[in-house]
Amino acid sequence: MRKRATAKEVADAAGVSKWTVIRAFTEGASITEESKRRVMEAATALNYSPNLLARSLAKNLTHQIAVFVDDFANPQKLPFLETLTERLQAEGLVAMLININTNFDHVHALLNADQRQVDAVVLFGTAFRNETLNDSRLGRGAPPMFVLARDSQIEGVPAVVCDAERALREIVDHLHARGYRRPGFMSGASALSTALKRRQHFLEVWKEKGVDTVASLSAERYSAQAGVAAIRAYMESTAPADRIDVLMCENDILALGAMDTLRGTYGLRVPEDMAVVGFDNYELGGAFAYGLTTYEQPKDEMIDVIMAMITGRQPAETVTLSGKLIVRTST
Amino acid sequence: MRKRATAKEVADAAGVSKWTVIRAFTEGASITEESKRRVMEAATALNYSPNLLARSLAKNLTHQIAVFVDDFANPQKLPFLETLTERLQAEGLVAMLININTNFDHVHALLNADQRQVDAVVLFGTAFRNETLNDSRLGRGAPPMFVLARDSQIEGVPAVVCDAERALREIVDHLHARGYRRPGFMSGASALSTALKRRQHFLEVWKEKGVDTVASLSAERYSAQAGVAAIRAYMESTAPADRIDVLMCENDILALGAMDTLRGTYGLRVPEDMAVVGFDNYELGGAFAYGLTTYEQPKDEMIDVIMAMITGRQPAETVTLSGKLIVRTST
DNA sequence: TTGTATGCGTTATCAC
DNA sequence: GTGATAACGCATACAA
Repeated sequence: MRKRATAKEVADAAGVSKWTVIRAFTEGASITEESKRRVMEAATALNYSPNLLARSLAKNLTHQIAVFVDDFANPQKLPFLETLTERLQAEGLVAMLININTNFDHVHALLNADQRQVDAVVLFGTAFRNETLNDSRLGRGAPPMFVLARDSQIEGVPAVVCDAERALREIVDHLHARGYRRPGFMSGASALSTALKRRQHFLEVWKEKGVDTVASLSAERYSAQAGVAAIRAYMESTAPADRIDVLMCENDILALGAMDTLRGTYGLRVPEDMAVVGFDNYELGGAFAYGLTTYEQPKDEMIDVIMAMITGRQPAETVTLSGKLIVRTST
Repeated sequence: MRKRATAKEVADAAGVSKWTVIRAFTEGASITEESKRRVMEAATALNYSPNLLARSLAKNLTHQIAVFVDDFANPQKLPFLETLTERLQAEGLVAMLININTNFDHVHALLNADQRQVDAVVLFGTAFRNETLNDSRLGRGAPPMFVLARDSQIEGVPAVVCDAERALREIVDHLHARGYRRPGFMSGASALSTALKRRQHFLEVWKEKGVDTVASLSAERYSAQAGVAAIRAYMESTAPADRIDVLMCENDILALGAMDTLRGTYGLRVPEDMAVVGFDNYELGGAFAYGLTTYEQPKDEMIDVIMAMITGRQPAETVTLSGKLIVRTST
């Protein structure tokens, strides 16, 4: 590996001690202008810059935040990641992107993140059960954790979420006002689905309106293909007369797959034959081809809040924010 | 910050020296079964696990790879990131996701990555000019770099790319065979666009076929909205009789935005009135609503190669791989 | 303001 | 096989 200049070398070149070099690179340290100038000169000549690794070890602060993601099929992850990384970097932090999958589960990821001494862990759209924390390999050695964009379900771990109850109430109110009475709900991967509580609130609000029956569709993942498969299974097993008149999907990418299949494979019109609703407000849902009615999560505010918790400006307590209903032509 | 157990503490508890503890956690170190057992026992009791930060400092190896990304609008980034992180983690590496933007340019990012002692930098879909490396703050202190999914343009920095010449030849051959003769090309953000060379080869191959005129459309970014704006500008400034009969877009997300606008805003049929081609094979392009003809990059192979270079199994030399033409209904 | 000693938790190298 | 010493590069506390 290449050799980098060290504070000691700069010190020798500048004719001072290495501690003076450190001071020159420390904000607000007591050092004379003259010393600083000479140090900086030598530093530039030797192309020196402080070793953040050594600093992290000494200060017990890495300024690294692990971000766990287990679902890369949902394009909505991208704008969240963009804003999150940007905000982290603005605070001098950096994101370690951890892919949670069958070869690298939460226990491995947490153990690894902890060994790397990350300052915090953001569970972005993913989480695990309380028991996972009791895994023998983990002990109590977990860094501060925060759940983003889903419920926590982990004791003592706060979450920053969009208010699902309010969101689903707005959606169902809208659907009911439009005259739909035979709703169906398509959920995605089961683990996440229950945590989002979208289905639960969907059922509740319909019930309040006197509609007790909600058809249940389930996709295996959160991808367009999974949405296609789920709507196919439903259509093949349901007689036309028994079909729902509005389908709510747990997120936009499922909804786009479903809507596409309804029109392309079954020749249905949306919304005349069946209305479709999504969740997330993914850019393409707004395209002419879809005109998907959806619900937008308050991304920027959510990330504001989680940043405030990470940096300690705000207490680590679950925060629920309100989003916005986006009505388009699919309903 | 919480206190973690150290090797010294485990050593005291186990009645050995701290070096024996280290050995117990070192693969293939010479240590007796008995010692190892006692150490492991104490380690479990104290919930000890090695501090990777200290290890990195001592070994001058962080097992961290910085991944630079400057375009989060293209959903195609997601599957690449998924595979890349998965492959990195399989090798014991981890990705530092760096968002390159106006507040955090390449120089800042490189400096930061270098200070954090990353083992390598992957420029994913982004790069900079040779001169950037000569920035005074940088010097020659840059870690090994690799460019993924675009040309390098940086001296000594290898790239792993999809063969643009071959790709565009296949595409134009296909379009020509279908009878199109008035092509247009929509490019995205200029910096990246020239590096991809898609436009260049598009023009060349048409020229070979005797078509010298290719209309030029340019989007400001790689997003559906930018595609919408670009096709609008073209349509508003071009008389119907002068219009192209086929539009090639630099990537799928631009193509989807453009196709959507052609149909929704201008009532054109695709491909009858104007055919559309994209690049990337983004999942939704294959939806019934679009049926976008496109070109698939060999994602897995590209990442295989870049992993081999990062780990040193393969020399750091530019590699060009072939992708696959996907013909659908939009042409 | 500046220099000294010590510590952060590990690894490498050498005696024993 | 095990323990000891030095080193990784910087930070903190204290002395000068």
